[in-house]
Amino acid sequence: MKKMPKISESELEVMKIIWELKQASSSEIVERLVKTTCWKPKTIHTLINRLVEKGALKAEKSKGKAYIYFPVISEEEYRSHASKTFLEKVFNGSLSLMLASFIKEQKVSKEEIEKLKKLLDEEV
Amino acid sequence: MKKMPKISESELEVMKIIWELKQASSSEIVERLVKTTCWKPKTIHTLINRLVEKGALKAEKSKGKAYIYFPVISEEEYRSHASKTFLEKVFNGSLSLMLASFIKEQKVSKEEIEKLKKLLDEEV
DNA sequence: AATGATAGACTACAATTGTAATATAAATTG
DNA sequence: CAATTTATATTACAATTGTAGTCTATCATT
Repeated sequence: MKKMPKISESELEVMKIIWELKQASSSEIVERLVKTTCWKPKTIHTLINRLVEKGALKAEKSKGKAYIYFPVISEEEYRSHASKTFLEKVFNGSLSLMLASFIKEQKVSKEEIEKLKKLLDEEV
Repeated sequence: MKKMPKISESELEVMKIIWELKQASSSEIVERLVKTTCWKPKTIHTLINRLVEKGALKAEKSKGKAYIYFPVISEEEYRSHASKTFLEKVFNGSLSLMLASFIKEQKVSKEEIEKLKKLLDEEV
């Protein structure tokens, strides 16, 4: 398995756009993010570049100077890695401990409980 | 609800000791952590102090110079907050999405599935 | 009481992150 | 083609984090 680059919170917002679009030019990324955040375009460019340096994105030249950016790691890979790391760090790796905590805090809705049950029942 | 100080990964290791012991002197903390990490005592003191500054620990003078440190936020509060933040950030707040990801990646053992089911069944 | 170990206060310094500005080069437009 | 816009590259700078060292006061020990 390729090793997971460490992606910061702000950088993650950039990744989310590119995961959604599959690929994106920097102007598309900027266009989206200036709507949903208060970042300046330059800030977004910095984030994009850091992601390229970290190996989370690859840049392919399209026409002339402009690049198209592609994800090197998929959202699934990211989620899987992030979940594992989070659980280890906070709940000694135990998903049940996490669920128990949620239930105790009444953070799980009736509907979500049903969804969770269904998911588990589909497992053998 | 008191607002949650941001606790870094290394700082979390210090918190874990104090949560476990309920309260601890810095020498107790150092004693434990030098065994499980490669940190120097000074490093551990820095972490303790940052946690006090951040309001995650409070220091009460015991005898003379030495302090006893107490958690200001409980492990449950921390876990609850951290889980919520993590889920928002990575799974749009959805626990089911996270569970689905785990199941797809075969990261949940048979036993854990049983435990999870049991937890959910206890919920009406 | 002098001595040495230690706790706490203050300081240090590089890497990462958040947040951007400036400089340069290429594309677009009049 | 010159002027303007825009993408990329380079540089900036403060806050946080990881990782400690120094300085001073105190505690335990000879």
